[in-house]
Amino acid sequence: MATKLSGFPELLPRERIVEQQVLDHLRRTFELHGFANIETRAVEPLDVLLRKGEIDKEVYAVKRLAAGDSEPAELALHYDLTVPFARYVLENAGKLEFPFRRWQIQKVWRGERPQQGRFREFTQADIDIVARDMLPFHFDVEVARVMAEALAGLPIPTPTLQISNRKILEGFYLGLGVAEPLAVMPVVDKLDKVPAERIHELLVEQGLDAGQADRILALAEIVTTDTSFVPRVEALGVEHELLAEGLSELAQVVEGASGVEGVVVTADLRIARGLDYYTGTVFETRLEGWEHLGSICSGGRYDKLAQDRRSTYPGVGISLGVSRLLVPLALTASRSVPSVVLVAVDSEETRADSNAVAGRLRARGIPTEVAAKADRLGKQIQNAEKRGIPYVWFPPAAVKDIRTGDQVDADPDQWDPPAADLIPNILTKEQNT
RNA sequence: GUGGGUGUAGCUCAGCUGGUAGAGCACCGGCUUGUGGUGCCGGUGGUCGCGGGUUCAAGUCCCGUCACUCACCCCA
Repeated sequence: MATKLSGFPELLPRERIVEQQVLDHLRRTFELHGFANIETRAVEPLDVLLRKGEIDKEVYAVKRLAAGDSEPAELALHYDLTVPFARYVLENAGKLEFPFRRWQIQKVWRGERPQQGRFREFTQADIDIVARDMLPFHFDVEVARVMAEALAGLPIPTPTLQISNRKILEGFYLGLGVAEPLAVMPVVDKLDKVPAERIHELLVEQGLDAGQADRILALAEIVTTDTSFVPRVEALGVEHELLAEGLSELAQVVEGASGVEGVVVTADLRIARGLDYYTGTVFETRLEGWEHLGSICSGGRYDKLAQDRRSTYPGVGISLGVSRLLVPLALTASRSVPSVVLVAVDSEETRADSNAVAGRLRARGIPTEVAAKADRLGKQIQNAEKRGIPYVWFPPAAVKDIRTGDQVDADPDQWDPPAADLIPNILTKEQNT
C-alpha cells in the first residue's frame, strides 16, 4: 500500500518541469561565473555532523539492518551541503586549486516537523568559495552578487537580500562593554518574531544594563538600501576596531550586490544568524509577501570551518533552499511533457510515415512524439491539448498551432517553432486562473 | 520535537440533533469515419484518510494513528 510520508514531497511531471527549469537556471548562472560543480556522498560520519553547530540537530542516522541494536549508527544523512563540503576540501586539499569556487545542488535531510515550505527532504543549491589560510574579502562581495543574479532570473516574488556583518554586532557590543557578545546575537536574531520590549527584557536578564540594551536595539533597527547605515551606526557613539572593520566590509558587500534588476539589497543589522561558524558577512533572504516562510537563502563568511594540522581554510558561501523557493510559484507549466510537436497518425498502417516526420524534427532538436493511437483526428488534437503540447503535425506536410487554430503547410526539414515554445513555459498563479 | 486546526468522488464542496452517500466541474460514450475546444443526451467513478471502540445502527460520537496545515522550535 502506497503511503505519503510527511515532509518527503514528490512532484507531478508538470510540477517537476518547473523545478527543473529553476535548477537549470541556477546552474547556468553559477557556471557563467566560473563555479565548478561537485557532488558529495549522501552520508557523513555521525560525529562529523554533530560536532559542528548544535547537538540537537535533527539528523537521520543510517546503519545496516544487519548491524543489530548493539552497534550504534555511525553514519547519518547530511543536513546541509556546507559541512560535507568542508570535509571534502580537507580530504582533497592537495588536489584542489585555491581559491576554489564551487556550486553544488543536492538533496539534504532534516528531521524537523514539516510545514509549508519546510520539508524533511529538500533540495539546496550552494555556492561557496574557499581558500587556504587567507581568503580575500572581495569574495564576500562576489558570492552575494552571484546569488543576487541567480535569484533575479527566477519567476518568483521580489527577493530582498538582507546582509549584515557579525563584526559590526560583536564590535558594537564589545564597545558597549558587553562581556559576552556572542551570547547576545541569538537573542537579537529573534527580533523578527519577538517584540522589541521582550528582547530588551531578555537582554537585561543576561546581565546587561538598560542603557546597553537600548543601544543594542537601536543598532538592530537600522535597515538601509545603501551605505547610509554607516553614519547611522556611527551616530550611536560606540567605538571599536572590529566595529569599524565590519562597517567597511558591509558597505562593500551592499554596494557590490546592489543594482541587480528585480532584487532588493539591504544592510539589515537585525540579521545575526543564531550561532554557528559565521565570523563576518551574513546573509538572509526573504520573498515579498511570503515572509512567513522565513529565509529562502542564507549564508555568510566562515573563517575557520575547515582546519587541518597545517592550514585553515576560510570560506564564504550561500545556500538557496530550492524546495522552499518553489512554494510561492503556482508550480505549473504550460505543458506536462517536453514535446513541442505531436505527430498525428492516420492509421496504424501509416504509422511509419509519422515516425519519419518525428525523426526529422528531432534531428533538428525539436522534442517530438507520435500519437499513441490512430484515433479520430479530433481526439488526437484533444490529447495534445490536454497535455499542453502546442503543435500537431499532420503528415506529411502540415502543422497546426492548436492554441490559435492556425494551420500551415510545412517541411519537417525546415519548420521551426518560435523559440518561446521550445521549452515549457512556467505559469504564474494569475496566468493559470 | 511541543501544542492547536483540518481530512467526504480527479477538483471544489454539501450531508441538520447518528438510520448503510449527493451537487457542480472534470472524465468516458453518443449526436459528428474522422482537424478539437460551444450545445444536447447518456455513463463511469467514493473501503466517507486508516485502525479500533460505543450503539440495534456511525461519514456523523469516543480513542489511536497517518497526512495536510497553523503557532512554537529550528532553519533553506
